Amino acid sequence: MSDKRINLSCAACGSRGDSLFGCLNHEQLDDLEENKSCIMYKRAQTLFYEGTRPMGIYCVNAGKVKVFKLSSQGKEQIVRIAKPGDFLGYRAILSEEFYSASATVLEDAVICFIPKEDFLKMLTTNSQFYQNIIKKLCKELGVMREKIADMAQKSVRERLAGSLIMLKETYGIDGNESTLIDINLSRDDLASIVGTATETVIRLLSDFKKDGLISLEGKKIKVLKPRELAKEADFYG
Amino acid sequence: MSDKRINLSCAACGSRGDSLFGCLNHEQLDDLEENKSCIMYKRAQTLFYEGTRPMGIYCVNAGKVKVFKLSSQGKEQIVRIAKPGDFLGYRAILSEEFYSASATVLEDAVICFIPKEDFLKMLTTNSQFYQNIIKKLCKELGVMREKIADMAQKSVRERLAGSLIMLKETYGIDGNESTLIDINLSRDDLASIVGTATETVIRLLSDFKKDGLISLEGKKIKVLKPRELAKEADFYG
DNA sequence: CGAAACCTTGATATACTTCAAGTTGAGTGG
DNA sequence: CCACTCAACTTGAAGTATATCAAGGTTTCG
Repeated sequence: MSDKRINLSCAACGSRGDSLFGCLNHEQLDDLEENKSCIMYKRAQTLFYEGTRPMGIYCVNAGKVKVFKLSSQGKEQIVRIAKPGDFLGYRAILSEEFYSASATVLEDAVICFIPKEDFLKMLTTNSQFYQNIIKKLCKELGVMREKIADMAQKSVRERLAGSLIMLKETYGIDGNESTLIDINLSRDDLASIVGTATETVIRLLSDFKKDGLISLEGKKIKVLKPRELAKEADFYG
Repeated sequence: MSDKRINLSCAACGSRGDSLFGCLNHEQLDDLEENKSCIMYKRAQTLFYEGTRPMGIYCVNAGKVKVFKLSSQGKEQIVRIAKPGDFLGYRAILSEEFYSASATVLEDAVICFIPKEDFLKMLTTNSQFYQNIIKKLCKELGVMREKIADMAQKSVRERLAGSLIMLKETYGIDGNESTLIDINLSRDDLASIVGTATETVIRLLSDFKKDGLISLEGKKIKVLKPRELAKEADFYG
């Protein structure tokens, strides 16, 4: 593990700007450095497991991480995908609970770990930080509600279309007349974002392709007609 | 509306103890009184509508309120049921968004309204209050994740069993060898908690009844065998 | 008392899951 | 660098849980 350790200063971190740490001053950033450790992770490595005790927060500098819960039959349900600038594990710290989900690296990543105590100290010394976190939590809660309603009321087809739109917004790389969804997701992963069986995802993707809404480049997906895809997702009604 | 106005002091409020306001001192409670208004609501009255701008927070003193989102086809999805001591609308205030859901009274209620400004002032003057809110938000987020995973991975039968257990925990009145779920929920409401069709709820309830897990007293439900019901909900795996 | 809202049961339709088998692709070691 | 292997992907066929539609019964409330 020690060879995977690298040095990264928060002050110079390109991901800090739009992160929760955006409001910290020099002194506070220095405090963070003290006990921080930055580590490189390969795809498929797991940061933490559901049900274990959180020791600190993870700060994604590079790469992508899936956050998921396991059902009793061992099926994954992805609840979130973290990208550079995102934090992992602060929910469990702040609610003083065990992790409610597991986190596994999707694409090779650089992730910093900040011990619980340092993170909590930051809270008491910076009220702007408090506000940032509360706002973030409230927004996330709104998104979760949306998701619950979608799960209950939309068909798998609509949810898949919606997930593709969402992935496009976040990971899309615009090209000629199309947008590549640039994230290393297996069909299994996609199925567990949508909440369905892998085979169903594959069948629906080939439907969308047949209708000219998307194209498939290897396992990656290109969105050709975002507006029509959004219509499939029932974004209008 | 003016005849429905009543006087209630926060200091003497029986619901305050376990609420977010539990940590406020006398002075702060007095501040709250100033612009507070307490109103009686009848069943089916709506407190606020999804998509509108929040003007303050609602504090439930008595009664029950359902919080729900509407699909494009006008179908309800209940995301939460608020009971005495619960707050409504603070999520939208804190995230500075419009309401993400609507709130309608299920059982005749007494609800106090506190203007946004007073609520926010409370935040800046009491850091314990901050902590309470953050903790509450984080716990709620954990519950929401659980719900999303359930929606994706469990059958309607399992979800209904789970919802009955949950309702029993919160609204149960213990009797001889059984627990009455004491809340005025229509079959429609129950269906929109579970996320299914009304007819399906009715059929599954009669299944559970046939199996001796529950009994039906009018539209109210008595739980006879909570452990077996929990097994139906796949709480063990 | 009458109308409206709610509840219940039955019959039918279908979206989705599951199981099975074959194909492709990525990574590894000889 | 090729071949081997295992995992991921894909297609097909069959089964099922649940939605939808329809119609009759019951409660509630003005």
